[in-house]
Amino acid sequence: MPKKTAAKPISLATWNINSVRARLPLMKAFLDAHDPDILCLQETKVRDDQFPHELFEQHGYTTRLIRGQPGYNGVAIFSRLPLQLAGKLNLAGRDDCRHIAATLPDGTVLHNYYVPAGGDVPDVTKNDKFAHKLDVLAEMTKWSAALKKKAGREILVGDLNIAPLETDVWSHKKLLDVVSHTPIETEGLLKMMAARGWVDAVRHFVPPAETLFSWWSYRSPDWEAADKGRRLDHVWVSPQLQDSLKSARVAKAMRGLEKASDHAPVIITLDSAG
DNA sequence: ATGGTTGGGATCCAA
Repeated sequence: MPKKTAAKPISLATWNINSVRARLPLMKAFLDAHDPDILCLQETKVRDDQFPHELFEQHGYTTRLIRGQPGYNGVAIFSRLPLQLAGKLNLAGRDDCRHIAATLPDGTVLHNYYVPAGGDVPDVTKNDKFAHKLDVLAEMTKWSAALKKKAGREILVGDLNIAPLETDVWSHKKLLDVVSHTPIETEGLLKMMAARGWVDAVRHFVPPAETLFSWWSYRSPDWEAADKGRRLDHVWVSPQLQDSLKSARVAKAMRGLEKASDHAPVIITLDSAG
């Protein structure tokens, strides 16, 4: 009997790039350093016919799935494994470019989301953007419950614009009234996780007692010293994939380079998802 | 209590 050799784990990154056209040198630095097999982007802020895809092709990505609009939003998936487009959901009745999905070679479906930030005021009667965010959250919860019945293999990544745990923000108490960490959002996100049994792939490796951030505001002159961050970017896997998880990390160094995005990439590795 | 920064595409909006 030939010995089974362990396949090399697949690496998967998610990154809110905050305009892909404004970040090409940053993107090149990231690809040179980390070279993920699959790369999911949010806030590309570019129409599909203007997407600067040459850099990604030069780095060996043969799959390019993009969904953009002028100025705002926009999601994309690049891969060196062959992926098939699996859908583009319109969230909360809008055709905003906030979701795109792909099927991996082994049938796992990868969902890339950009959840609305929700504006500044956490009150649905005063802020339509917050109401919209909660609508999207409720819809994703229903969608997650429907997925549970199918019991397939799925990965959900993206900028969910919610930091669910107390250790996902620099000050739990100070941020209880701040959009991204209000109880209605954090409890809503945990309900969404429970609806599918989503496993937080990053907290699988980084204990919930440890603080961990993926976003630091531009409005802080010394973001690193102040370290007033939040963990807004997530990678979740369906329960069947939990035992395949190999590692997870935030590539914080990318936040410190010239012309950085305000988000850092989140990278996981897992066995045999492709 | 307030303002701080960034990108896109118009002279302001979204984050």
